[in-house]
Parts: sequence; structure tokens; C-alpha cells
Amino acid sequence: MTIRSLPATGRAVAKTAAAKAEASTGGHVLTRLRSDIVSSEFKPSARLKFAELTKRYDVGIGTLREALSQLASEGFVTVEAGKGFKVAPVSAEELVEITDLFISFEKRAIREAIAEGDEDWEANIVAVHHRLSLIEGLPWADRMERHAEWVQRHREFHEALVAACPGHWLLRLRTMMFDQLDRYRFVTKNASESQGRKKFDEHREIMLATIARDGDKAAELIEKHIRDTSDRALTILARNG
Amino acid sequence: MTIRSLPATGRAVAKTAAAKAEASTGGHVLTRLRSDIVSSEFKPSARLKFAELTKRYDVGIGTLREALSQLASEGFVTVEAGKGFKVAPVSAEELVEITDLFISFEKRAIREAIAEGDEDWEANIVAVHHRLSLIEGLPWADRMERHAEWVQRHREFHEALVAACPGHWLLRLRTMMFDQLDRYRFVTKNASESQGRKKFDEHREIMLATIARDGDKAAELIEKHIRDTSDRALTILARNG
DNA sequence: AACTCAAATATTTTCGAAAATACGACGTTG
DNA sequence: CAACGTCGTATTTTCGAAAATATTTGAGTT
Repeated sequence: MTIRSLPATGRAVAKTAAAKAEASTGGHVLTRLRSDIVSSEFKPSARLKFAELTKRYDVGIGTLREALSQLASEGFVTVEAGKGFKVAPVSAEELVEITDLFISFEKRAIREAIAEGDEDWEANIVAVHHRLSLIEGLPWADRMERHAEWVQRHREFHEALVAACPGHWLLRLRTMMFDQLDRYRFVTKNASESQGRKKFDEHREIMLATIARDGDKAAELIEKHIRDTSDRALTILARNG
Repeated sequence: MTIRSLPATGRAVAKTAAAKAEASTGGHVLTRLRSDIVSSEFKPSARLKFAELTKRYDVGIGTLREALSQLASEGFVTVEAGKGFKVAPVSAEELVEITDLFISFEKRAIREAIAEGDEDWEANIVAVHHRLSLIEGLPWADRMERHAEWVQRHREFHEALVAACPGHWLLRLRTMMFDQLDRYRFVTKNASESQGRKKFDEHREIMLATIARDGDKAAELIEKHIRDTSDRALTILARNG
């Protein structure tokens, strides 16, 4: 076998769970399907018919079914025996609950990460935050252009913060809630420039508090940060009915 | 539409999620597979080959694959693309973490249930507790004979306690952790008669505190109750290596 | 019109054959 | 003999035809 590639930068980070899933076509369709639900390509409560989906993603029925049942256990779709799959509905109540759960997990996880994290953990946070800030610091038009990339880097940033937390299940549940929040965050994507600037500052402050190993401050900043976004999603949701 | 059936007893409880899953053969094999993992029929870290499983459960490969991927997102099995499925390993660390998470969910859920629960909720708790006590009050030999039934009724009892909690995600995560704990509880099934008597008493006390709407007391009793079982599992786990 | 029932249609669910991939055995080479 | 590549076997992964199930349509009845 030939050498696959020289690690260009020093980014010796293990492949993420998401990247691993992408290896197989089944994992790929799972990712695409979830992304299409998050981006409301498939509207809440819409039926997901195999006939349509096989054409759209060009995969077999079996593969699709596997992806859909996984999304069902993740909570993105509902399934009723004999009646097929539907996109899970969204509601203000659910957003409130998911937000509360996510915040409680994230706060606990970051405290533990701060207590346990080593120098690599710290360095990775700085690196990933930098990547995020490269997009967030852009002129507003460019920033919006690269929204999809921003979502990815934002996720990586929050993941890096808690990566040193030793509780695997805590991280797992945290990620589950983060994924659910994505659905609601999506409605806030057309934010104002001032909102964008605010996020930029918040991320830097969170990063600094974490590096300074100030668990209380980091937890408090994160709570504000998350709740603020959720509150905006909530008002948008209320406006649309 | 004709009357479907006269509710023979007063048990007007909605069909449980588990019962719904059993409707399809896919749901059935999922349940059996999970149960076989919980009961250590398949040992932790053991490979799960399709050839073997199709014979054992007499279902097609596709159906099995679907069940296995769901168990993967529930955390009972692990999956590596191209290498198939394995039973998830168990460890003392994991037991400690799962116990902590479950207790935090259960305590929060029961407080909310006590705040929100109506008379039907109360009545159901009394009924389900009675069904549980019918087995727990049996002479020890008979009690052990019906262990599988006990597991089911024990689950129903704890589910009934928190059923009035309005947070769907909280209940969902709670159930996830409860299911995981089942794997570890299994090693404690050969308990002594005195242990059995203790559980019998604890369940009655929890039931009474809940009916009396004493959230603090109920939460405290539950924490002790759960932690006690986990601690015993922990010592057994340590003894076996 | 309102209701029932059966046939026709639409959709899901199951299954295992076929393709793709991983793994081990074995000979070859440096 | 260790490292490498090749072939054969074991296993997983994908796919869509066929069976099972749900839904709609429409003719017949009250």
C-alpha cells in the first residue's frame, strides 16, 4: 500500500464519529438524510416515502430503512409499524426542553473537561477556535456565504471544549441534544450582523475562560450563549406559528 | 366503528413503546436481541455474525441489520464500518456513570411527575406496584422462578412513577439509561432472600412517598434504592474481574 | 346522502442473492 | 526470515423483487 497522505498540518486529531460514519454508503445516506431534515428540506411531520427517497439518494430500500430507523432512535423521525416514517414534529416546548438538557450536559461536561484536560486538549481548542474565528471574522456577506462551513466549525469548537470530559455517556447524550438543537438553530441562520459579531465575541470569551481553567465562568458563559440562541429561535418559531 | 373490546380489568393504560415495537417482526427481533445481550447470552465484546444470527432468530439479513443498527444507537452494540457488529463492552466505570445519569434523570422526572400527576397517574402507580408486590411477596423459591416477570413488572413500576413527567426527552433519556442498567442489574439476579425483602420494602416506601406527593422524600429513596443495586453489581463485577 | 364492503392501488416490510470488502494463508522475494 | 503481495475464504454490505399490509376507490345498499 502506498502512503496515503502526509499530515500536512499538525492536525493529528482522531477521525470524528461523523467522518467514520461517512465511510460506508449507508453512513453517507444517514448523514445526508439527517442534514436534509435539519435544514427543513423535509418539513416537520412530512411523510418519508421510500419511492421518493430511493430516487433522491440513489440507494436501495434496505439501506434507506436502516438509516431511517437510526434517525428514529436519534429522534429525528418517528416510525409507526406498518405506516412508515415521518419527520419528527417540532415545537416550542420541545425546544425549551432540549435547550435545558443540553445546557445541563454541556456545563457538566466542560467542568469535567477543565478538570481533566491536558495540553493537547488545550491546544486543540485554540486551533479549532481559530478556524471558527476565520469565518466569523469575515465581512458579513462572505460570512453568510460560508454558513454551511460555519455550522461545521461551530460544532467542532463546542466539541473540542468538552473533548477531555471522561464521561462517554455524558458526551454521547450531549451530542444527541446538540444535534437536536441544530434543527431549531437552523431557523436563526439569517441573523443580523450585530448578532454575528456578538457570537464572535462570546466564542472568544468561552475559549479564554476554558483555557484559563475557570470552570464556573466557562459554564456560565456557555449557558448564556446557548440560551440566547434558543431564545431567538423561540421568538422566530412563535412568529411563524 | 364497533367497540374494540371491553377493558376487562381497569387497566386502561396505553400500549407501551416496547409493546408497539413488538408488532412487526423487525421490532420483535430487536427486542429479543436486546434481551439476549442484557442477559449476557451474547458476552460483552463478542462478535455478532449475521450467519449465526439469521439461524438463531430465523429472520433475513436486512431485518437483522436494521435491529443491530438500532441497538448501536442505543449503545448495546458497537459497529465498525466493514467489520460488522460487536456486543458493547461493560466496565465498572461505565456502570458508575450510567448510574449517576440515571439517578439524576429519575430524580428530576419524579419531582416533575409529582408536581403534574393527576388521579389516573396515582391510581396506576398503586395498581402497578400491587402487581410487583404480588411477585416480591412470594416465597423465595417462587419469587426466583418468576424472575423474568419480576424484571418486567419492576420496569413498569419505575415507569409508572415518572409517567406524569411532561418532559418527553427527559423520559426518553431516562429510559435509555434504565435499559443500560439492565445489563448490569442482570449480574445481581441471584440475590439473597434478605436483599429481596429489602427491595420489597423500598418499593413500598417509594410508592407511598410518591402518592403522598413528597418529592424530596421520593427522590431520596429512589437514589438510595438505585445506588444500592448498582453498588452490589459493582462488587460482583470487581470480584469476577 | 350515508354507509358498507370488496377490489384495486399504493406503500411498507421482509428476505436472500449478488457485489464489495476484510481477513488469513501461503508462496515469493530481497 | 521478515516483508510483501497474491490468492482464496469468510463476512459484511447493498440492492430490489416478492410478500404483507395499509389506503383509496367505487359500486351496491339502505
